[in-house]
Amino acid sequence: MLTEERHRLILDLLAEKKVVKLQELVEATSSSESTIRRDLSQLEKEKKLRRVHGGAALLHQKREELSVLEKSTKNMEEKRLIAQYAAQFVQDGDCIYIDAGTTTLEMIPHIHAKDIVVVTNGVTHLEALLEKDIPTYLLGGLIKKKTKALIGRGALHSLEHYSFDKCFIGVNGIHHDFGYTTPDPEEAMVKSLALKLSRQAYVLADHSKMNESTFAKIADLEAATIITDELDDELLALYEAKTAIEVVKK
Amino acid sequence: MLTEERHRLILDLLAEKKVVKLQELVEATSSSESTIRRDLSQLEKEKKLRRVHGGAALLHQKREELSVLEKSTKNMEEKRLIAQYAAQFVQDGDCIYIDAGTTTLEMIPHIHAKDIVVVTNGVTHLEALLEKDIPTYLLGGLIKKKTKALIGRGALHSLEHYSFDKCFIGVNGIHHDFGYTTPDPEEAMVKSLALKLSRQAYVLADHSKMNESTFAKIADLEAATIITDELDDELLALYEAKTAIEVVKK
DNA sequence: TGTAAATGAATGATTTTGATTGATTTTTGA
DNA sequence: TCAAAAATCAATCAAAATCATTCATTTACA
Repeated sequence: MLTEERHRLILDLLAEKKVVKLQELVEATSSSESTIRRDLSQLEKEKKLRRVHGGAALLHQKREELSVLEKSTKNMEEKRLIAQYAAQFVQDGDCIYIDAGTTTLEMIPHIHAKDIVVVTNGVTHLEALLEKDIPTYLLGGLIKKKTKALIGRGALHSLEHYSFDKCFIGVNGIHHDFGYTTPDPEEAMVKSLALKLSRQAYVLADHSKMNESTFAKIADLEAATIITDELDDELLALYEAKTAIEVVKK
Repeated sequence: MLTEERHRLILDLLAEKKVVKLQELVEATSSSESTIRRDLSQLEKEKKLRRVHGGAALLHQKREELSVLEKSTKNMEEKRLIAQYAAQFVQDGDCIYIDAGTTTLEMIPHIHAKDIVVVTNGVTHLEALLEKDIPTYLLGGLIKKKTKALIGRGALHSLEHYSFDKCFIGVNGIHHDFGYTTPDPEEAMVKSLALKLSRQAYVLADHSKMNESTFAKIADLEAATIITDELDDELLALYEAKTAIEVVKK
């Protein structure tokens, strides 16, 4: 039996069973233990499978790639400062939209306004919001597994029934020419619509997002006030020509 | 049996039952007590489960000691049985609605159908659904703090955009004259609309709900198939005259 | 035919396993 | 409530299974 044949057979068996014993493979291929071991070593090096004691297993997806938990350790302090600053803009009686994301999530504990109503597409925000006894509306729609954000047609439909005093949006890129951007077009549409439905809009982004642009455009710079944590004077002037910008001092 | 296989099996069993006894695992895997203990130690270190005296439990489960293992499983046993039975009705390719509530939540780990899509108004269901990689849509609307269910105008609006092969509804009362009832009128409206939008409807309720009625009516008995855990023959005949009823055997 | 690659058997090292021990925790029953 | 009994536990150890490595032999192919 050819090496390539064996490799194919091994991977097929693995795909079917998720775990295979070395002895099973010896039988299935009528080759020696040594050969199978060599095969497994090679296939492991090629990242086609994962060796385990006694055989091999599928290399199942490394759970949460950049899940909320992992992300939350990144630039956390800056994000907290930005969030705290943004929370000031919420005033008594406001009806606001809070976008899904780690920065906007940080806002919630810092909101002290009374009698507000919050609408959000971030399932992760719920716990913090209910903890503070804030009446909360969730958008409908498809749940994005990685970020637990609500997106898609359903989210847009739900949004259409509301309008807001203020909205707070997280973005992945702020760029003088390309405006506000985020990687997922579905999310971009939700953010974009929320902006349109708000009397006043705020975009939250730490300095790593400045002068960056990603795939899907949300809106032009003019559409919102930027809140960020750090910006040299040259860039500040550039952006100030287009829209209001708040730089949080450390 | 390979270590990998055992670990998978242990976690699967745990996901279904929430608590497992060490002896059950010994039987299920046909390995020795020592081996299972080692497995549990390792899985605990990996934060995949929590060891309790006599076995293991899910992580996010409330802190309750071994007594949980005996008693809590007893209290929840009926609901779990009903849920497990109901989960059988979900078939490959189905698009289903799962109502908020503890009994319906129990269904999720027992669903084995492929390529299904789930719509729900229960925020608590999300974790279990995403864990199983089931594409999930959430209704919009107001969050009810106590139960984390989505209700109100927004929820009804969201629902209108869907239709289902099957729906699984929890109720607080089933009564020959008053039909299906639940205490909160807002929730009743959501349940009622979900029923109307389904080709086939199932109502899940343990025996304590039989012959009871509460404030808000959801629908007449005819509107759904009842799944319950215990019913004397006299009552069974009474209900069978009106609708299909499945009694789960212990 | 000659050469390089692949194979299989043998070696000793490493890992996993199940049984046993005595310690600890929980349950039982007075 | 308490103490004895039962169940469960962690730790240890030897046997079994699996491992990486080496080396002689076979196979593939120019």
